[in-house]
Amino acid sequence: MSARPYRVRFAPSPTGYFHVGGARTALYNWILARQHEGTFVLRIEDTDEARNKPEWTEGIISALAWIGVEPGTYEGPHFQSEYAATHLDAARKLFDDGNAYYCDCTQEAVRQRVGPNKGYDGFCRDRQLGPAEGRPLRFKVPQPGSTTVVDLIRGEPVFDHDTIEDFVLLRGNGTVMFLLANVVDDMAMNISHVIRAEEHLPNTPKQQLLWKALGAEPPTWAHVPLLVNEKRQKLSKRRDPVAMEMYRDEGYLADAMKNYLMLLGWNPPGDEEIVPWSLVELSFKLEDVNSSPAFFDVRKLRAFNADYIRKLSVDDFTEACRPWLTGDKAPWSVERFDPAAWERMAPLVQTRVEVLGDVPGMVDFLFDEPTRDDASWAKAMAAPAPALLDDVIDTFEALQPWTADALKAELELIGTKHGLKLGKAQAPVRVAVTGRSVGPPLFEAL
RNA sequence: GGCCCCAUCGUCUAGUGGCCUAGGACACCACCCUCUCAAGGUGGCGGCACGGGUUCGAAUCCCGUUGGGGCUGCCA
Repeated sequence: MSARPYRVRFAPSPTGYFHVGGARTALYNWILARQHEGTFVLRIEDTDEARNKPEWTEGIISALAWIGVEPGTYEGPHFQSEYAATHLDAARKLFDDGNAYYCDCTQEAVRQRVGPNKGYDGFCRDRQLGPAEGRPLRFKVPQPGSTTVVDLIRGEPVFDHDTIEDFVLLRGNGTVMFLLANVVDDMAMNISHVIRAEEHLPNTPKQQLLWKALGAEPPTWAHVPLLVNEKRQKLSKRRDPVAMEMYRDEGYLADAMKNYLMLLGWNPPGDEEIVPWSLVELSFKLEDVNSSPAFFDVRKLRAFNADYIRKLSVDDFTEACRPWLTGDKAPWSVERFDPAAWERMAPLVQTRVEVLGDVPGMVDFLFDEPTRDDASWAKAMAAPAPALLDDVIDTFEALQPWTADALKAELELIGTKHGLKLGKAQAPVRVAVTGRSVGPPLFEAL
C-alpha cells in the first residue's frame, strides 16, 4: 500500500460523450480523494488529434459538475498533450538505460516469423539499433520473470513475462504511445492510486514494469468491474445508451443517477438502497467493491428516479420541471403555458412520472390541443357515451361552483342515470378532454 | 489461439465456515385502496452453474469442468 499522499486521477478521453461507466469511476475517485483529504485530478487524454475538440472537454466538465464534481473543487483539467516533452524524455531514459530498443521489423516480417496469433518475438532486442525514421522504440520486457499486480479489488494476479511482448513505446514517426504517456503522466502528477475499469487490467503489468524501469514505485491499483449490457458485453457507445448527457436530457435527476451508479458493484450498509449521498461518502470502501461485472439496468434506474422525484418537495419538483415546460423542450407554444394551472397539477403529476421528460405528455391537454389516442377514443365513445357526454356538457356548463368535488358529484349522478358507475362514466369524459384513457385525476384536471 | 478476470433469484446485491429453511431492492403476478393511471399497503413467484475434495459442518476454502467477459494495435 502506498504511503504517498492520496492523489487520484480521472482520465477520460474526450470522445464527445460522457460514459456512465466513466461516471462511476469518477465518483469512486472523487469519494476516495475526499475521504483521505487527498487530491482529485482531472486529466484529459487528448493525445489523439481526432479526439481533441474543446467542446468535448467542456462536455466532460459539465457532466462531472452535474454529478456533483464541480470545477474548482478538483485539480485540473490537465491535458496529456502538455506532457509531450516529458514523454519523450522518459523514452530516451528507457533507451539509455538499456530498457528499450529500436526495431526495424516490418509488421509483415513479424507475422511471418511468429504466425497470426502471437505478439512481437523480440527479434531486434540485441541488435543495438539506433533511432531512425520509421523505427519504433520497444520496451525490453525482463526475461525471464513475472510481475505481480497488487490490486485492491482483484487480489494479486500474476503475469508471466513470457506472455508479455516487447510492446511499442514510441511509434516509427516518433510519437508516444498511450501506455507510456499514461505512466509518465501519472508519475509526473504523483498519482498514488489508479482506479479504473477492469479492461485495463491486462495492461497493468506493462505499466508497472514501466514505473519500475523509470525508477519509481508503482501506485496502488484498483480495477473496478465493467458495466455490461443485457448480453453481458462491455457497454459500448454504438449499441448501448451510455451517455450521461442523454440521461440528463431525458430528465433523470443527478442524485438518482449517482445513487444508482454507486449500487453497481457496491452497496451501502443497512437494508436501504436509496440512501443520502452523505452516507455513500462516509461508508464507501474500495475493498468492498465486487469483482463481477454489473448489468446497467435502465428499468431500475427509472424506478430510482421515480422515487427521487416523489421525494422532492412540490416546489422543487415544479422548479425541476421548468426546462421541459417553458424551455426549448416544451411541446407547446410557450405563450399558451399557464403557470397557475401547472402549479395546481404539479403534485398530481409528481407521483405519475419516472423521468422529468414524461411531464409534458401528462399535462399537454392544458396548453395545447390534446393529441387523440384513437384506440382509446374508439373504446370510450361506444354507447351510451355520446348521450352521457351531452348530459355532462349541459350540466357542467351550468355548474356552480366549479370544483373537483362538485364535478365528481355531478358526474356520479349522470352516470347513475345512464346505468354506469363512476369508474365507467369517467372514461368518455377523460378521453374527450385529454385525448387519452390514462392520466392525472380527472376532476382536478377539469 | 495465448494471457487475465468473473460466476448467489430474470437483474443489482447481502452473505467472509455454523445465525441460511439463503435476506433485501428492481422487474413480474395477485389482492387491498381507488374516478382512469399512478402512488401507498399486503402477499406471492424466483437463486448459491456443475463435479470432486477439505471439514463434525460449505453459498462461503481448494482443485477441476462448464459458461460468460476483457485484453491481445506503430488506437486511446
